[in-house]
Amino acid sequence: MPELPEVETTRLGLLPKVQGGRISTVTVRDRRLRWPIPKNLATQLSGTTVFNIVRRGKYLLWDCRVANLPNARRGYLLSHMGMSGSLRLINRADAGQPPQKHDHLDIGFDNGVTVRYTDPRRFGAMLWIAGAEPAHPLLDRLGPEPLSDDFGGAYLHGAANGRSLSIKEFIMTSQVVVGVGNIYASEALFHACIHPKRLAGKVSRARFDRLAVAIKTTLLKAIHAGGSSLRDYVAANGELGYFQVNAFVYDREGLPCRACNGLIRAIRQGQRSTYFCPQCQR
DNA sequence: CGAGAGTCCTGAAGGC
DNA sequence: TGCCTTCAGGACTCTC
Repeated sequence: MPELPEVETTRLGLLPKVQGGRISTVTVRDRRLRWPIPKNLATQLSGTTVFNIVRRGKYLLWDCRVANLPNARRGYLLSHMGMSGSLRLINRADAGQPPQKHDHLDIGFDNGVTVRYTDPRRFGAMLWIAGAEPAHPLLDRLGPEPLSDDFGGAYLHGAANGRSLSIKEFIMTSQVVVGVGNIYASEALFHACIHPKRLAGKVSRARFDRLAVAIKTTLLKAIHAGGSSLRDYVAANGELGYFQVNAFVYDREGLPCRACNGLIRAIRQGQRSTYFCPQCQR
């Protein structure tokens, strides 16, 4: 279940192995993802060199060019891992093994590296953006990156003006800020001591300052935890990240709060589970 | 425009 | 043991 830290960890794990690499083979086994994998994806990718992979929210943009010339063929692979997707490196030996049920896409490089996309629930995406600019409707209305300097209490306070949805749903809206999923939303609100049902438009500037810091800190901690297990990620299964991070509230209904010993509660907000400490969060 | 519900999908977990 | 139902998740898309 990749959230922003898992996507960033994936990017950091892939980049050293594929940057500068030339794509030689693209194997599509099942086009059915969130949107179908375009029929021309293999043709477009084949023969290109991956110059870079950048992250925007939970999307990865693979900068693919045939040559470093102004008018050379160029485009971007736009990938998203949905909730059950993983991109992982497999070696030559494993690439020869029969693919598993949900191994939908392989990208093979000249240097022997293969990147395999696996996604049991098929909520992910693999799309092609032609041209020199990574422009796509899916990216048009995204809010700021939570780890950028653009993102802080002042921004959140302004964006929340007049909004009547809950603070938890507010920070999970990608037009407000990208990359804050269900788990980290609960965790960040706990660290900022804000009750998840409080209305976004009624949260004070001072509390938004604390919330912005909590979001940044929570995400950075998870990225660092993921980074520490990059070796495992490269080696095998691609599962890492917040599983190794001790949650303070998420999935801890009925367990004692790590701060006050009170009991963690679970509620539903917008068809999503929310966990919080009624004593610590007001 | 905003808010809220519906939707895609599979596998795990729980009930009987 | 083996159905059946429910739930989980990201985030787009539809309805009001």
